[in-house]
Amino acid sequence: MSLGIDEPIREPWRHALEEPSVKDGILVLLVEDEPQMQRFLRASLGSHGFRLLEAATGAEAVLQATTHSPDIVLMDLGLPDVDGIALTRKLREWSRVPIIVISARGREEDKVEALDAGADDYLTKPFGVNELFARIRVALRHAGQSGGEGPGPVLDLGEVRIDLEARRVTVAGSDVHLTPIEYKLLVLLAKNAGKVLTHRQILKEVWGPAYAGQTHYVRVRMAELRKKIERADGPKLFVTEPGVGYRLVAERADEAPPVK
Amino acid sequence: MSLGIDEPIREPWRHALEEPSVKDGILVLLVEDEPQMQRFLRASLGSHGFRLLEAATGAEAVLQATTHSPDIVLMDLGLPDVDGIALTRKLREWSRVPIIVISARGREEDKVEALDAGADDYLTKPFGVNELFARIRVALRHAGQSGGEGPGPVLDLGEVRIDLEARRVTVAGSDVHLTPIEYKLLVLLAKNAGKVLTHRQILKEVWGPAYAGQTHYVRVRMAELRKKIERADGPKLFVTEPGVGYRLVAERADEAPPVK
DNA sequence: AAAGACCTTGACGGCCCCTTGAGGGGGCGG
DNA sequence: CCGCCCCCTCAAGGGGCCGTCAAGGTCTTT
Repeated sequence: MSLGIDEPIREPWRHALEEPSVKDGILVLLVEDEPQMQRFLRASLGSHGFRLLEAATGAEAVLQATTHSPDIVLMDLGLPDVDGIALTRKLREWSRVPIIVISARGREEDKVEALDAGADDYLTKPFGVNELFARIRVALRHAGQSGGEGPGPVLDLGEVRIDLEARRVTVAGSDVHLTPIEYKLLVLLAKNAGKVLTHRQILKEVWGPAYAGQTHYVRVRMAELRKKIERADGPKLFVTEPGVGYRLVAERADEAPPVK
Repeated sequence: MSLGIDEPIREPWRHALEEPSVKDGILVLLVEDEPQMQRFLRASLGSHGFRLLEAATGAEAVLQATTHSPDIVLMDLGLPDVDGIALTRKLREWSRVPIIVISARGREEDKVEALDAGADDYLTKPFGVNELFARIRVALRHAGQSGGEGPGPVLDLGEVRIDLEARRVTVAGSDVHLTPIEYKLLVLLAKNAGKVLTHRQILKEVWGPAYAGQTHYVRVRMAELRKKIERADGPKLFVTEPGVGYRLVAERADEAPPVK
């Protein structure tokens, strides 16, 4: 019965990532106006170590979400002042927090509408706590893996630095002029440093999906890039994977540590 | 809808990156053995522009997922040869593809087990197509937004590690360069670790269906693979099954989840 | 209109990778 | 012991992929 979130389940999918937060740290925003349900969920969640935040109206919910940025939102659709669907859309305008909708309405159209509005899951009352917890774990799992936000405004590759905001590239301190395609190509490779990108991927991202077959384009542009950027940097920055594509070597030795 | 709270809906969650593929390009792996359900889903998915891949057994499913890397998996739990839960875990060892479980079993423990095994959603039969599609959209939304972040799926075979996302292989920590065919061969064997793959299967998956008779190709490439990655690892990694094919020994001795 | 920046396109030489065939070894049945 | 089958090894050969260069076309700038 105590198949709660603290169960020592093996989690093979969570290879090696920052623990988003231990169970005790997880902050749940409960959007619910019905007192009975409030009590029930408050007890269940509380006894499993979640920290709780509550809101009984849409306005409150927005305020709570804004100021405390919870890790997950449980939203009942039956609110007095606002439609839960609209509230979901509102939240989705600026936040990617996981939203699990709880509703007494089991009609298919309701589910579709909520999910398309941005909800991550839809649970019909009555439901079991264990299922709720399992779905919370799934939602947190998703949120955790996209954890780190986009890369900073500056990509640092040893001698080479790319200022994404200024669209400026420097090699060993001095500016290097890149044409539009060269720049897109470099940024694409830099953002995926260490990974091999196939010709197809590169062409689709840089030139557009229609050019997926023009492998030669990549070769010519790549040669130009190498001439401009790889000059001073002794070790090869761009590595050719014959028959596959290209890879930009990652300078930093951090990388994902071994699984075991 | 009626309150001023809902602004123009611009699907803000999609700002992460360009959509990897339009709906028409999405490849669905349908793991289902029941003919009636097969027909139903085949028709529904097909008419909505999804490309379809089918598997009626666990082994087939693994092979299909291995070679075609679908964008999403729909899995019925009632398979003849393997438990769907175990299959989910198996897939999660190397892949982060969204998995939506479809089952006739509505018991809460079943849901919890499936979700904790790595499934992203759980749909109880009977269900409506529209809900299924909505949940597919949610799953794809999640998959799309995590773009290039995350630890990346890694196959761990003792000394040998295969980083699928980076297409990089290391033996005892140092990089090993593999040609395209060598790499495909290794990955195929690794994803089916423990199982014997016949020459025919290997040729079909790595070289293409037209090469099914060229057994010698496999032998030569296999020899090269052994020279490159089996050197330091004392115990044999690749086992020859005379007259049949090859097998990669599974190192991990665990994998015995007691069916509670 | 002329000049410049940028991309496409083709040709060519070099090198990587796959094929292909020959030679040899080990297991098994006769 | 011998012969057959299956497998491993090695190296030569050729085809295809890659890097390079330069001419020509298109669009923008002056």
